[in-house]
Amino acid sequence: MEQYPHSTRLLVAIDCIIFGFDGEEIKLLVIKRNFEPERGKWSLMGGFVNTDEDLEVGAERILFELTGLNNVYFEQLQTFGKVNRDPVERTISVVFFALINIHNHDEESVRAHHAHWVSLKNIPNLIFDHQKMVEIAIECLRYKAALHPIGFELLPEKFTIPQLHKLYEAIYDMQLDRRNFSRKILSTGLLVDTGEKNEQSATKKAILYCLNKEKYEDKFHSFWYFMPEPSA
Amino acid sequence: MEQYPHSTRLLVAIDCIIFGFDGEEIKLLVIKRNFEPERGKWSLMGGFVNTDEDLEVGAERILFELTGLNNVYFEQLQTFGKVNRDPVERTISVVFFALINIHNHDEESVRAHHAHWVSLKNIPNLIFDHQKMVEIAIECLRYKAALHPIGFELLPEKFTIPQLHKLYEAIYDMQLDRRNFSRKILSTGLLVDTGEKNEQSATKKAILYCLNKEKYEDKFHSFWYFMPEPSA
DNA sequence: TAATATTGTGTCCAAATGACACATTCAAAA
DNA sequence: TTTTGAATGTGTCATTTGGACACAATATTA
Repeated sequence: MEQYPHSTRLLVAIDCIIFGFDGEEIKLLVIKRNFEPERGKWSLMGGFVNTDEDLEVGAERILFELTGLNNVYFEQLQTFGKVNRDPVERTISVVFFALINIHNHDEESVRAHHAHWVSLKNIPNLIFDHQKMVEIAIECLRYKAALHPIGFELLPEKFTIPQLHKLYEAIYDMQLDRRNFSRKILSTGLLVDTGEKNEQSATKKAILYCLNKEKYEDKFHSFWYFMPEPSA
Repeated sequence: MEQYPHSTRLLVAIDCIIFGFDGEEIKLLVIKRNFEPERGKWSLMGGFVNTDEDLEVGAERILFELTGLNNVYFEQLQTFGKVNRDPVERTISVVFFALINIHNHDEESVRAHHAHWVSLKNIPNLIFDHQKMVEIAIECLRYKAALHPIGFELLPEKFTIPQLHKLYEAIYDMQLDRRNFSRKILSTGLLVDTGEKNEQSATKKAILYCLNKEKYEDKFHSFWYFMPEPSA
């Protein structure tokens, strides 16, 4: 089967960065490795690419294995290929990052993998170059969330503006004026008032919104700031 | 040496998307393959990753091989891994995109590789999934150029505002008001008047600017639009 | 009923943006 | 030498957006 004879074949892995939002802060799902090398240490969820499997399919498989979820938002982040990143054997790692609703995952399989949600402000030491991967993923999340409405992937289908506000404050780790934020979000036309209110609240109940699917699709790929809007 | 016994090793290639700007439009550097498969067809410049070589080093090697240039701006774009993307044998391709000053490359080695600069509006059929790679690279260029001052990588060290203006019009394939553009660019403080003028011009000679290196480094990573500037 | 925390909406002013006009500079034609 | 035309530099003006901040409405609990 080897038809490019003079080239070396390498191990190709997939690692997944999984973000969730618990209402207060962004969390990262990490596992405790139960295999060598580095057994017992913290790590990202990963696996090797199967021979007959596209990269994205592999990522879906691995995401499903840990969270029990299909159809979650994910995208390719970057590929890590330093020669000695895996001390056992040279391994290229294609890294994906996923955004999930933290309350939807399958607790069973999370327990089975000894996985834990950790705060971004308190990430344990991770094996290999996984620390760097997470750093880059956070940067990417901030980057994309500023330009595209991906934040919603971290919230339940119905959500309030205060929830959204806390989410963005968590993503950027900074305070955002509540009133200006509200005005800006509403002006996008992405939010639809469901007529319901958040009954959980102990004080004034906030309006529950859902996404305007159409505008969401539209805006997803065109959220420029530098270039003038393609108005006409 | 194979210490993860049950996993398959795959070929890992690197492909390079090389953009240049000829003063009128953005061009892509493609080669005519002189090896099988698909000999004689148009393709991106690429190669296989060497066993002892980081991905970025491999990209630099391949960029140098074709252009004779070192220290050019490049970054990882994405990794393509569809099972059948290479009909000969499954090959993962890590794609990089580079921005170079079109007048600086080594004409010798470009000729030796049967390489040509083609207009983005007239890209020939490319092998495998290279077409898709280019599409994504153009999107990425537009994305990044809107947020970070990377356009300058395509221009000579000294350049005029009209040149810059034409560059951005070319990147986005749209008309931009000359006067508003000028105001906006100048307001960034990135441009330094060299005191010289463009002697080439047949009409009024435009001021030659160069980059303010310090501000360039600063602004490079912080060009947000959604989030308020970290003012204090 | 009052106190408290949270949520929704608005105002104000400064800064940025899009649309557009005019004066200046240079080479080549008249 | 003067005129012409194309390209360049700078400015104006009305509108929109953005940041800072105030106040009223809602719901629970004391």
